[in-house]
Amino acid sequence: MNTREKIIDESLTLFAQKGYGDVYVGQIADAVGIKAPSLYKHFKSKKDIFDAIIESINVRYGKQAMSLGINGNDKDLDAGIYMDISEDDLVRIGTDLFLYFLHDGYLSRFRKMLTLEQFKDQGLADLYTKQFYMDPVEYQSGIFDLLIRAGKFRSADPKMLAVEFYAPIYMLLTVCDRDPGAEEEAVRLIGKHIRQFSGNYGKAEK
Amino acid sequence: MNTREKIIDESLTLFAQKGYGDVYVGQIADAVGIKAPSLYKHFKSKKDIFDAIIESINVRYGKQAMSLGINGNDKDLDAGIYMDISEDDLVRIGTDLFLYFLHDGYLSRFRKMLTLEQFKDQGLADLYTKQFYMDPVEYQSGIFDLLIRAGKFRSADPKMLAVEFYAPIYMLLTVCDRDPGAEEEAVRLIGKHIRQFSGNYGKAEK
DNA sequence: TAATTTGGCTAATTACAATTAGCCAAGGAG
DNA sequence: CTCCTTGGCTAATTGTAATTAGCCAAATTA
Repeated sequence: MNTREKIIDESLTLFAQKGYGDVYVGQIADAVGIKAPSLYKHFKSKKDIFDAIIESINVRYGKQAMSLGINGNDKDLDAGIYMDISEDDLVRIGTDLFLYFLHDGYLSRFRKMLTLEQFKDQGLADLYTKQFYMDPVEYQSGIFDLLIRAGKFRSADPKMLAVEFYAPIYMLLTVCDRDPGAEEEAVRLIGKHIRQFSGNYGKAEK
Repeated sequence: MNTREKIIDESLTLFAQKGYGDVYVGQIADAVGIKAPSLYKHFKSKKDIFDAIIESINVRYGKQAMSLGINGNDKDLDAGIYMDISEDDLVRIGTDLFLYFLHDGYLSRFRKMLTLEQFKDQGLADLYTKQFYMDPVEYQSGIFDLLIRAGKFRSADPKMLAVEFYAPIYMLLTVCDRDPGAEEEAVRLIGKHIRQFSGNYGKAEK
């Protein structure tokens, strides 16, 4: 990790904790291990560092669903995976996804930072909504739509199903962001939720 | 509304938009219609204004569930209301509650402000979690518990039910906070969600 | 190897925001 | 009617944070 990357990384950590306005360039410099003026050899202003962080999300974007064994971007491709999945597998996938979102160093800091900056300008608000509402709900809507068509799921509005499935996971994520101690209980609730969801909407042979 | 109250009111508006750190006492003074130094006749510091806002939540607290015809604090008292309620009534109550949370001038500003400050100190994090997670979920758990015991609801973990019921409402609330244009779709989804929920867990005669 | 770029530093500079000092007018209380 | 409190004002003051200036050494390149 070169200095520029280190600056981005440490800034993200600080912005996630205190918010952009309450972080001083001196603190960033301290964290990186250089003096404040040296920052300006890499970025032309504090705002410029912030913008670089925002830009970096696009780089990582798409890698998110990764190691969990799903594609995350191509519903048609992923649908096959869910077509004949067991309830236990579903719980495992949901829980892993939750824990990944919660603990991934980059993603969790990014989420917190965006949380703190979301009302500062509409672009950031839109980014937050896209990342943590639109994209997940759209993705899952597609999956549920296919499962319904395939007769694996009871008939229902796929988007509503996606909201019902995802909202508890999202809400508990924000709870754990504020209080890491709530994680155990959150995992328990998510497990129960997914089993219940699967029982409510999945058809018999599951 | 006297000057002190006006200061609190305008500060809340500004803090909700920009966050504490990005609001200057001069801006508060402008909004109130006085000069910055005059603020110090009413509060001993900027932080003091913030603290006064936080304190004011306790004053309003308890009035929240108000006009909606439910008590909001005493589950046993409210449970009777839900005991023989129709699905349509449930949708109406849920939607009204959502719209009240979304549009109430004080509550929505307070929620946004707390959103922006939640990671600054653990006390604020706890307050947020209490207000927007613990209290609603606990209240609804109590209701569902009673409905299950009364045989009106299928047997299930009441807390999980509460999370499943409340999480979509909470999530859509945060979406609408960022994008008021999403309200119509949110109301639609919440209506469908509540009907579905009622169908999933409510017993026949409903 | 000489020239140039890179990235660090210290020491200003600039800007501005929070707060204090001290003055003053209005209005209620004795 | 005078005193005193209240709440406003203008003009400092203080503190601090972002940024710029200008120096320098190491590394890179021609």
